[in-house]
Amino acid sequence: MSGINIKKLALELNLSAATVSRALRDSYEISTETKQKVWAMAKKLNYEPNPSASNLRSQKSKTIAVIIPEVANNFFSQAINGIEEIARTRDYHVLIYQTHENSETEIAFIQRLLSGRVDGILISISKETDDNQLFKEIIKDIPVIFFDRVFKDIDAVKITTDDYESTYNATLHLIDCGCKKIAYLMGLSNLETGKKRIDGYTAALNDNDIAYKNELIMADCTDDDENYQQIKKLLITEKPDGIISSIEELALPCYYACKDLNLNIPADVKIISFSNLKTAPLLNPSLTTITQPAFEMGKEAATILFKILDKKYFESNETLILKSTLIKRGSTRCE
Amino acid sequence: MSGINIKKLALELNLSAATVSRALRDSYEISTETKQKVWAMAKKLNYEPNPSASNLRSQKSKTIAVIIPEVANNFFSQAINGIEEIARTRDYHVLIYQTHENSETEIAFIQRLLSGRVDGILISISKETDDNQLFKEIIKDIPVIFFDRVFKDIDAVKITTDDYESTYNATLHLIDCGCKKIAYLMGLSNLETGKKRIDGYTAALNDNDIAYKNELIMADCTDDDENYQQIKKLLITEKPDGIISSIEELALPCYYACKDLNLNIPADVKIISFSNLKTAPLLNPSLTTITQPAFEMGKEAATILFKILDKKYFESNETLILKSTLIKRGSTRCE
DNA sequence: CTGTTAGCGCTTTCAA
DNA sequence: TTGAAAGCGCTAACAG
Repeated sequence: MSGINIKKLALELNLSAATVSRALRDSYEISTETKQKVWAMAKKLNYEPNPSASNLRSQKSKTIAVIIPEVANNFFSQAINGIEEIARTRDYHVLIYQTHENSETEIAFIQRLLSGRVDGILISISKETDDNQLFKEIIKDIPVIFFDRVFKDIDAVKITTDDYESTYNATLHLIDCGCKKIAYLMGLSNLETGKKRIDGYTAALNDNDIAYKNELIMADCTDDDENYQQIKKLLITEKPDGIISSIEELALPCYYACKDLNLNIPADVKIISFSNLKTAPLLNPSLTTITQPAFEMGKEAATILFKILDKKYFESNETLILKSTLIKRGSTRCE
Repeated sequence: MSGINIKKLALELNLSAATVSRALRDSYEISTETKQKVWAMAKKLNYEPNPSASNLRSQKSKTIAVIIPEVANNFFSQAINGIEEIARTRDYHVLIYQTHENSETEIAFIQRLLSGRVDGILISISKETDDNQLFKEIIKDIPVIFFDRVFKDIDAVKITTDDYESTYNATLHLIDCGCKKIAYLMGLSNLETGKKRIDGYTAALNDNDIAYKNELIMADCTDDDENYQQIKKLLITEKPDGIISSIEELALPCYYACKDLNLNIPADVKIISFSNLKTAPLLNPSLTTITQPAFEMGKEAATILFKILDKKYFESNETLILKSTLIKRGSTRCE
């Protein structure tokens, strides 16, 4: 707010505000000569158009919102990175809202955004959220793209990773390594994401005629110590030789539980966890991870949103699925 | 943008727009009865005030900007978490901008923000940035708070961690563990942050009459492989028995370099790294970390910014310093 | 306590 | 090719 507005700029140039406005937007109606002058003066005076005024008039905000459970999460922070990268190329601004997995917070944010503050919304729903009724209303008013954590039945663009296949392959990997008793730590049980993942696990067991199956459903994963206790109990009573952790947050308590029971990883029990931790190779013992393309997903989601805003998106709203990578490390390897 | 504005709301209520506006802002001039009616109708019609109009009129945006090098970074994502948490309590919106350590990008963002889009800025400067001239101009126009990576000479609120003390103590810890040849991996060499950290290292060596000193200055840390090569060379030629890594990004290449040289950590070489990795206990071999209070710093920075916006900040602009924690783990322990 | 009116800074007809 | 004027939706001064 350097105090300089379009009127002053016009005055300085002996032109009308209308002409200056048009020149700044490179309108065909303005002579090249005038444009040059306007641009030069705008630069000289450090003129920046007032976004409120401009937005009010044009009914566009040049802003998008990202609603996610947590920023301080390897997956989501990488996704934001991708989103911001695309937004920048379009001179768009990115608003961030964290739900902390709370459905009410989520709803409150969305309600507030239905005021023209943003041109579109990218959202990964909280794990508490099971009712999509509100969302079905919202998408009539504003473009919304769901990424990673999406609703099953909603007519909007949805981007996920191959939750079923990646878990299937991870389970297969453990089977190939000789595991007979593979347990599954289930997070996000309320969401499609969580359901698809466990389906992959179950299917892989079935396809390989493995009868043993054990699903530890972690309804609320926020309490590390509680997670640790539960996993420890599982280890004691079930003595699994393989574990699949469907969310990164459970890898640490799982590791501790093994350690405290003097279980050798991976000799006694092999662990695979979903994880987008960049320094995962540092993990001990060598942990095989299912790594999601978070950055790419952010880019993809933003790109599609901009296509919609440009009215250049003509695909049907089928779910777009990106591939995760099973990163095998250290002695979990069995090739 | 549900199409409903204050005029329609007023019409519906047989009141003037002004009265409705006042009622919505809970003005003392309006009767309780009228307020009730207005609130009820606003709720019924899902009225959300148009922020552009409101901002334009009031010259406030209810939005703050956060400018940081990277979102996908343990420290910064935790800081954003803290910022967002405070902003939410104030019904403020948070815009995120990533500089990717590029000074030009940083300047471009700031220029664009000088238009009333935001009421204040929280910034952690890029490691490329050495000229604070622009910033000295900026802070005259808009409240700016510098956090973590700050300028030395600028009359604004600055929040950092105890870079000197934490590195001093870390070095001391290695000395206590019996290290004689402690090397230092220096990142952020351009910034005060980087300089303070290395000063702590040097001082600890001096205070303990240790002559050996080796600083590997990593000007550009973006290339993991390059880092790896340099550290490996250091290990071969210098054979340090202790390493302090001044930034988290160097911990992994350092670990790899040791591993490839068949060096046992911590028996042959002990490593301490700055790191805000939440799953750090999983690290192998047990890595002692200097962990910064990122979340608290975000909260603190936002809180002070709001005090300034409320014109309730009366302290002088001295640097506020938060304490980092040296988290000792596993066999690096020497107590 | 409520209404009328003007205007925030910009864009966009419409007219010249 | 440019200018005059209206108005986006809201708030605040002023009037009653």
